Amino acid sequence: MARPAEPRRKPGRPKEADGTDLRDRILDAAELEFADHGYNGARMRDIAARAGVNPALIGYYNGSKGALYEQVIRRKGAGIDIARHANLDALLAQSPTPALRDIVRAYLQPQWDMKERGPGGAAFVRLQARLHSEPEARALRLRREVYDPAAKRYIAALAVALPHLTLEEVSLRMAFLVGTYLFMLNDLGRLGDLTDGRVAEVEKDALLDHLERFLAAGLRAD
Amino acid sequence: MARPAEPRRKPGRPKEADGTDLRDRILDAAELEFADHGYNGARMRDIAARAGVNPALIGYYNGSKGALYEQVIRRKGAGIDIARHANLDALLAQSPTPALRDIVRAYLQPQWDMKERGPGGAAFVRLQARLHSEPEARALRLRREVYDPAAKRYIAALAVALPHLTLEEVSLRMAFLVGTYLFMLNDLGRLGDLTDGRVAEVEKDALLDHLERFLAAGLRAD
DNA sequence: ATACGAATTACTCAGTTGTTTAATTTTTTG
DNA sequence: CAAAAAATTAAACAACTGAGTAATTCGTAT
Repeated sequence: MARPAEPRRKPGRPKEADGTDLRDRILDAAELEFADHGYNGARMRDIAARAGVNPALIGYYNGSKGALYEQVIRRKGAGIDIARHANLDALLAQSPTPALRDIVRAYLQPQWDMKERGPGGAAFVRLQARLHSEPEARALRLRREVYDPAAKRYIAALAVALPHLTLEEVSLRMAFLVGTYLFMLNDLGRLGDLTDGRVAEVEKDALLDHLERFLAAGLRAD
Repeated sequence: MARPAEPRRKPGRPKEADGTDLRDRILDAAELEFADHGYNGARMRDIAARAGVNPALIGYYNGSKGALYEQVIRRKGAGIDIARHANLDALLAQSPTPALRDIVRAYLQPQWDMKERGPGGAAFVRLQARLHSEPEARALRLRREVYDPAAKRYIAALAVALPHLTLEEVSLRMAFLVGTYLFMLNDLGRLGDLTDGRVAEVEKDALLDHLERFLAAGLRAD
């Protein structure tokens, strides 16, 4: 009965001998479950089962389902946001007018790295794609909070590299860019269907290269 | 008790005096509900309430929730597929080697028209965006069934217009195209967030024009 | 050891889900 | 008009949902 009203999130020391905090293990499991079934399709019991944990422990460590979802999104979303800011900073440090292609790469690279970083990273990419097609209020708020700040800086950088476009046009094309890479990252495994497996042959590094060429040319159009 | 085991879908004549078949009214309501909340988030009771009918009538006319979902997707998906085929046929009738921009327009136009055709059309566009980010087996199968046939024809047409690209590259860029327009159609209303409302000022016709220029340039890249 | 608080468990709870049933009304048919 | 079929309704079903509770175990500092 002595459970704290707001169960403490980070107790004095890690509770697990192997160093994996139970709270993080639950977040990992939730990430997979949310990615596979979406917010509404995910079951708290299944998340607990994936984490190998008693269902009540989710509430104990991570709060309600909604709170759990937000933690999952913010955890890796923040990493992507930081990397994007850092990449752009590095670019602007070299030159006040970076090349278009470099700006595009700076924005895409963090997502790409995450996708390569094991099944958890791939799951988060799928989760993001879902997040961007859900009109619910929570998804909308999270998107704005996590992704908009970096996006605005990149729009400004693109506007410098594309002086023939108005700011409205640059903003619009930035949205095109986001749609393209999200769709591709999410759909990569299934792209083969449309092409009878031909795309699968292309190597992953070459794939990012293709995407960058496509986007750079599109951004530069007219 | 004399209800048919397989309730007949289209009885002799329309049951409603005003001509609106009850089965279609349920499909309309389901379309809105699925678009707003996704498959898992949609509630059969809410669909019934939207249609103004008894919940049991959904099962009577349209079967289970899964069957209802497939009917919603197929109903308008088939229309888009037909329009895309017809547009491409018309183009190829004029010239065996249509201009790139015309191919792009032929593919996008049906979606655009649907979006403009009232709230039901806009809802279906949102529904499609969701369909393309759901990894569940049903969504995957529906996507292939409804959208792949036309896409394959357009890939072939694009390959002719882009002789400097391999077929694998054309297939990949076609996937980029799909991602871009789906994301934009779905996100249009919310695009303003990213741009402080600047995009909203752009008129809708001009928007399709921008998208076509972006995509045509991207497809032509290198 | 013992006492104390945190960690974990099994269990319960009220509400909701999709679906079905049996009864009733409406429509069509003979 | 009467009988049969179809359409519609209210109610109930069993399964599942997220969340909460009280009890128990565990680790540690006294």
